[in-house]
Amino acid sequence: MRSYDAVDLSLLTALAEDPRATIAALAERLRLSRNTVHARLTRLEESGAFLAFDRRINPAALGHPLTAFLEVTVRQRELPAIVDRLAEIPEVVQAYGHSGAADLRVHVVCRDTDHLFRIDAAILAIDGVERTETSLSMGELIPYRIQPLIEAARRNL
Amino acid sequence: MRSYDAVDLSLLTALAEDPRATIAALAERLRLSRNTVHARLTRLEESGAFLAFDRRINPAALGHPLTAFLEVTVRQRELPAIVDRLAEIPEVVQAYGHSGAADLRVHVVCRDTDHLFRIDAAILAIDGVERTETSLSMGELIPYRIQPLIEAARRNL
DNA sequence: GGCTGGCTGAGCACTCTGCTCAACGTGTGG
DNA sequence: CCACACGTTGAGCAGAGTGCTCAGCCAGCC
Repeated sequence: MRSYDAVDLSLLTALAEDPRATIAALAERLRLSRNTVHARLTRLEESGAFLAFDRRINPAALGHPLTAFLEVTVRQRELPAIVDRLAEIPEVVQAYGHSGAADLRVHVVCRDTDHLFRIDAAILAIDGVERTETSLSMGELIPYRIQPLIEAARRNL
Repeated sequence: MRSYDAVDLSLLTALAEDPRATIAALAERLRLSRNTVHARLTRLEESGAFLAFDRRINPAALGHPLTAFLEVTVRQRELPAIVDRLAEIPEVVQAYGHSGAADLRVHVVCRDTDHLFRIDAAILAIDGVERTETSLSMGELIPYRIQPLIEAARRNL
């Protein structure tokens, strides 16, 4: 993956500030030509700078304001089948393979604690799942942010 | 927060498929009038349906391909000051308050395991941090997705 | 010096936007 | 049943934006 230069980083920052900014607006703001902005955006998209739009959709807006993480211990040989079953649960929004004591970290969203309880039970009911350890998120103390990384990258140019 | 109807959900899905789609294109695709799409998008934005664009920026593209989670135990009276210090570390992309044994869950991104080690050390050096338990993410087995929730919401209309 | 890649401004045909407007349909309350 | 409010629609308009091509320029490289 090629590294990004100052133009790339400025584009990312400008988009963070106005995700639906037009190419013309970005060009004006960054004092570049339209063609450059267009070409650079295309390259950023093609190089995988942008993750899926799903990440910007607020689960709370869909009626699932609670976030919880489950560390799931499984029979490892059955991991692929377990992941398939987890993927069938809509409230499971993400799952990572894990290096710690548990085998999986599962990120779920839910309506309330009763709902979480039922999702937990559904996960525990999956064949091969041995145990789960659930922790409820009590609020985003540092909201997700990438700009400090971009600033750091800019300083290291 | 008002609940969303079929039009809202369709818009979210259409945007997930093409985040930079124009209002005209969305209107054509969803068979709505431009004015309706414009009004609905405005309402979605105003109602908090969209989270920050930072979430779409790929840390790997910025040279930080590794993701790790730290469960951090702290002296609780010093939590606010600790959060301030954590926010000064660019590689800390998110931090949650926690309901489990630890007090904080910190999401960090890093270049490699050496880098992670140094970030862990920087966090442990913060006054009031008692211990951390770090686990390295070994890959996104279920990539972040919200569409199943949207489909479930659509079925429950 | 020649070549390549990237950036630029100009130009053009086409598309899009923001807004207003009148009309229509639906739901609600009296 | 009627009045009202709300939401959606298509039309219209002026202005903005886009995708693409083109020629020129500059910097870096061989």
